[in-house]
Amino acid sequence: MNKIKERDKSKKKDAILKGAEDIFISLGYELASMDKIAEKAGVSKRTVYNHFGSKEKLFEVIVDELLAERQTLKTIKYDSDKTLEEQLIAFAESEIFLIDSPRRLELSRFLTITFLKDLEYQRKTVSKYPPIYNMFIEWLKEAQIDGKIKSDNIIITARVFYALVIGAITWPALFTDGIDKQAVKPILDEMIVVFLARYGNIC
Amino acid sequence: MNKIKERDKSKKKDAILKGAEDIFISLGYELASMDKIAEKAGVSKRTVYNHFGSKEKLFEVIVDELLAERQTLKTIKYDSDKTLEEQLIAFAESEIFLIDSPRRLELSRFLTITFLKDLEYQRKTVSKYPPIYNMFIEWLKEAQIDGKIKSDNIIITARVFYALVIGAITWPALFTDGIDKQAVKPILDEMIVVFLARYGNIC
DNA sequence: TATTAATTATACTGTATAGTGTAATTAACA
DNA sequence: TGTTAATTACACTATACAGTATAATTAATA
Repeated sequence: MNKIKERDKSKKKDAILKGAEDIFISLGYELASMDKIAEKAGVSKRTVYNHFGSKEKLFEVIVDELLAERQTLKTIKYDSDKTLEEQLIAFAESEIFLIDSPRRLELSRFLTITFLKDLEYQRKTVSKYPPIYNMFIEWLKEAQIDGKIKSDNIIITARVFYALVIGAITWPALFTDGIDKQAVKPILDEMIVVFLARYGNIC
Repeated sequence: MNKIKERDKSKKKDAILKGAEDIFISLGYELASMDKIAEKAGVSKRTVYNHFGSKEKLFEVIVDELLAERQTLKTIKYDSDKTLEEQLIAFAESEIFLIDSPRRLELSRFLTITFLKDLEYQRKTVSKYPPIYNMFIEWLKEAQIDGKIKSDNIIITARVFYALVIGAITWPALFTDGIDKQAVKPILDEMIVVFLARYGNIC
């Protein structure tokens, strides 16, 4: 009997979250103002403060939400019936996905800036989510058992793979107007060749 | 006979540049204020405005200066008497140098943030300086002529090398409290092995 | 339809900031 | 030592912003 009368607050709340997301991503924390956010959300400033206590609090909710959204990665399990190439490409593509559309690229830039500005915040926030390459390390172990990969340090091998993907694709994309799928293809293929030249068990 | 009486302005100007550098790097553009800069430089705010017309102008001068300072890279020429390994390490080290001290690491973060926030500004500013890997491309060409490197696409080969260095060393360093020289050594060595496994002309 | 919680409009406080105006002060030079 | 350009102290304008107070309004429920 605690609930007496309650209007549906979620509509306004969602509008605020959406508006704040837009404003924060496009302007950054400092240049974003609560007035602009309220206007973008089509809501009074007072309502913004009623839902989220402060600018800082709202920002944290947004970042948390964006990270959770990004983190919905599909699991990739080692499959001896598939070629190494196609499985490695699947891992690479889940990284490429993060910079694949203008919106996601913008988001990647925003998160990069946010975390570079406050490393403590980065550690605190990101530690909630399992790093992507934990899954890759598992994959490597199984591929090694299956005799398809040779490596005496799985951790470093995983790091090499992600270095190739991030260094050759993610990082350049952050500083340009998105990636050209067509142009990425040969580079991605070459990454796989480089990786397998060292760790593929061919000889 | 144009010069009548002129006090030495360079002392104050240098102090302002030094103070502004500190403030901009540690607080970022938005949170840096002209009052803080003036105080840090031990100079009146009016003097700051007399030397540099506006906050934006001052910022641009600082960024320009920092980039020029970073850009004093020693030339590395192909030398058939040296091993490929040691020459590749020399290229890698010139990248590692940029994140090698707390100060330079902080600077790298600052420049990364600055450029991610304004890609147009990045293009305009960075185009003044020759990219590091132009030199590496020349090196690759000569190594190939010398029969030590095999590659049918020098551009992609260069990109692979810098992907390895940036992806495995620079990028992780930006998000941690600097690099441990000791810990980087085995990773760097492995990068070279990976690179040569694909492009070294051994077989 | 009456009730009531959510929302709005509006005005406000307090603070920070970029940039300016100006008269007084300082320090180098002749 | 007198001249003069550089510098300072200080007051000021205009603007933007985070956050609050409150009375009026809206809309869902009972």
